Amino acid sequence: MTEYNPKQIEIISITEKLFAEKGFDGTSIREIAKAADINVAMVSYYFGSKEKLLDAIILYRLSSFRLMLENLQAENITPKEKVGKFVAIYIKRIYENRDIYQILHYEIVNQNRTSNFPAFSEIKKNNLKLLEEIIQEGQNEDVFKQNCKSVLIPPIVIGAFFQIYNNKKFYQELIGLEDEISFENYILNEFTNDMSNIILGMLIQ
Amino acid sequence: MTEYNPKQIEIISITEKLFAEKGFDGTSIREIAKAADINVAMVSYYFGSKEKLLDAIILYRLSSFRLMLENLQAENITPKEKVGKFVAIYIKRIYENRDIYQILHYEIVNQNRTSNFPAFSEIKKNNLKLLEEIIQEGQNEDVFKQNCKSVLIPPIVIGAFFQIYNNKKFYQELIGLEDEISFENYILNEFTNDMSNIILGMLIQ
DNA sequence: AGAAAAATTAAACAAACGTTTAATTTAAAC
DNA sequence: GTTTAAATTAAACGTTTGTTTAATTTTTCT
Repeated sequence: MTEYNPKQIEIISITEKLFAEKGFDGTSIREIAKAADINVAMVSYYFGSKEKLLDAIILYRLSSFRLMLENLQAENITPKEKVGKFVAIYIKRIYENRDIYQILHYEIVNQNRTSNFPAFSEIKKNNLKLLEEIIQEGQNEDVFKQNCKSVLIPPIVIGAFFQIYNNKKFYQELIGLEDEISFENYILNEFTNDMSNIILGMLIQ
Repeated sequence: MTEYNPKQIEIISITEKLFAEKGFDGTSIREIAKAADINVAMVSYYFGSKEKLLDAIILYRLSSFRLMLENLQAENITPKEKVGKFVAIYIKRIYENRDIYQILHYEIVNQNRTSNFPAFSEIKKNNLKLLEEIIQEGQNEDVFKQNCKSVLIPPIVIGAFFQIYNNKKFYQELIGLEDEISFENYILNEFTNDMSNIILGMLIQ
């Protein structure tokens, strides 16, 4: 595992934003250099190539992804509360890492790049496994339905979030959120709460 | 309103696929020319520029978008059945027009292009308005809850669909769908049915 | 302080890009 | 059948692209 120095991390962070906004193909190395206030040659010098910089971004962000949901299973709360917390933590994590999610989303759709993302699939599988354990628990206590579509829960939560986030202006107008802060508040409170209720509605008898 | 000749429509259709797969920036005019078996100059000749070709694609597809849901309101069925039909028609339309949805999604996220999409916002608003009329009807008959989050329904349906569609391989493995046909069947039947139930679960008392 | 390594720079590279030109072929009109 | 317009072509245009080079500056180490 390569460690990145502060200068590299700065380049990674700035490029992450640019790639999320404008896409990999829509962002030139000269734009990156300008935004990060470095010479164009520094990208090749530090990362080898533009594509390897993309790999570095993914690697750097994904490494901090693992342990966020793991404590949840151990907590001494009801399955219903666990599902609520799961959704809340999930949305918070997506929101905070929305740039890398955006990049990954596009790179998975877009077959131009050779990168494959087994690490990302692994994380998704683990999330789903944890969720199914919680649901199982609720089924054992007869508070959750026996046949519920757990597979649909992550795509519903992620999908709804990004539909709203990517059409921010449309929904800001629709819901009546003036600025960035009220939008963030909406996502982390009302939206999170609504999604919890919807998911619980799928599960509860 | 400009009319397109058969040759132009062929270019539009082929380019639509390429843009959806590889993105606007990831697709070169020379690739388009090769795929459509035309000279590179023909794109400029027929459409003016690559960006105007994108506009043409959007214009061409969106023009056939309007009347698909309009008959629904007039049908003599219960609000519950209407919501089920709404979801089914909605998913079918998204699935059949997934390429242009993919392009629009990316172009809305990506601020590189100057295009604004008031026509698209208009369609979304009309869809939501129709849905809210149906929900209102159900509320009047006391079968739907009074405070339900109708705004969340379209992003949930579209979002969940594209999460699954764009991670097709992951979900094909997870759900156990071998080929393209069984995936299509899953989307248009089981997935549609599940989403209907989830949405109805949000609404019903 | 002096040698070695790392970081940074401006300049150049070939390749690919979107677009235009001017010439030629095909189709339509009379 | 000739004229006029439309369609198609190969070649060239000037930019921009990602990357490399070679020289220079800065930092690190003894």
